[in-house]
Amino acid sequence: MPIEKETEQKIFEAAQKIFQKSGFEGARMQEIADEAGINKSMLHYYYRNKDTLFMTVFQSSVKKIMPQLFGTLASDIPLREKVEQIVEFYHDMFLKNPQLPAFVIYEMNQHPQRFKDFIGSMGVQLPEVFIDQVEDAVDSGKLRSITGDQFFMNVVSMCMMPMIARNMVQTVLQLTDDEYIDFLNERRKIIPSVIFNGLII
Amino acid sequence: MPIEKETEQKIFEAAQKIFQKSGFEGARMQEIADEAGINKSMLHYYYRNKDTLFMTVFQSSVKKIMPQLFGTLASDIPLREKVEQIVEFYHDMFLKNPQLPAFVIYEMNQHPQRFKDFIGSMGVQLPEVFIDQVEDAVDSGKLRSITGDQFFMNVVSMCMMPMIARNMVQTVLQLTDDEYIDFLNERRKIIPSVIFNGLII
DNA sequence: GAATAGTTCAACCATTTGGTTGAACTATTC
DNA sequence: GAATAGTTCAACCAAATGGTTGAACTATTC
Repeated sequence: MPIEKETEQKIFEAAQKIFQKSGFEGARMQEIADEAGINKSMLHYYYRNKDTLFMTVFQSSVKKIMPQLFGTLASDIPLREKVEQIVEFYHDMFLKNPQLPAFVIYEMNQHPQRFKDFIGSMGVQLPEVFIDQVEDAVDSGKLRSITGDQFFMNVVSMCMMPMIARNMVQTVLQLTDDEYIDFLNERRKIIPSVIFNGLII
Repeated sequence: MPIEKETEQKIFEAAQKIFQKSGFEGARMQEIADEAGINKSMLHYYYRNKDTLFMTVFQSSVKKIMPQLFGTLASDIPLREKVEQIVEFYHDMFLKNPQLPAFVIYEMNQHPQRFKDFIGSMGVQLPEVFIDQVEDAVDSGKLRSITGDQFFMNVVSMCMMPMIARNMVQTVLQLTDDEYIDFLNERRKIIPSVIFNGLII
């Protein structure tokens, strides 16, 4: 008898894969069961119903994206390093889990009310340290006038958009899969540079 | 007898609303019929089936996002003006149709193969004029080294990400709906400034 | 090794969903 | 004003889907 992964764990991983691929509405319980290589009623045994299974997967996904981001933002390092760390983190994460950002953002849009409590309860909000850091840099004349919110938005946009809109961008730019990976990796250096220095020499 | 909008048109508009809200899988034919205020079998009379109805809506949506963008990129104006026009265009479009960008990008990710031909057949690709313009600016030392592809990606990212991830961003930044509109409108000036000048003074 | 708790599954069920049908109604044409 | 083509709808249908049940199987406990 081969030592198998726990059934519950197999279900979770299968659900993660199928939900990320098809979204909540598009995912089929049977497909998840097939992917996990078990009977459909197992899904209900371990996770009462589709909603519970989905929420388990979704919450785990959010935890892969958020805490590290806000941890870095709250840390005691210079602004430029924060940006560099965040850019590296998101690009590393994408290589491991390309569908994750699109999944979280789409489902978040579908049921905003449902998740606001959850997100809120995670203590996920822009750290004061970071806001102050941007404010101080602006006040002391080191940065052009900008709010912490907008600064944050710029960094996250430049990182995540190419991951979320991958298929559209890849089609428009006519890149192969490998070329797209290269394209993304180039951005590790481009993003901090554009954010801080802009393009004009 | 009041002069009513054509049934076909009412169906199209209802379908647009429901598909954008719920996605292909989440949308229900009955819901679309209710929204249009007609019987469900009307949907099938005018648009054979769910797929046909969806494709009609989807293609119309793509046409609202793409042609103007690539028209501006291909036009004979300075680079900075192109960026400014694109930023204005997307922010105006968002005010009229907040769900449109997320809809197109999500569905494009769901069925990439299905739409590659369609997108391709629209002649949607990065115009040579634009690529050359960036190249020339780099060669003549006016811009830091960057490709047209990456330049384009930066502009589109900064514009569209806050529209696509609205609910996540709004939750994290704890903004009301009105505040979020203001937040977006501020970006009309911020984006060209960051792209060209960066933040460091 | 019997009793117990935990685990697995085939068969089933109720509901929902996309889609069909045929009759009725309306506007137009001649 | 009869015939025709186009339009609307209530009632139906087959398939798919999330969920349930009860029996059997397995590991653990005493």
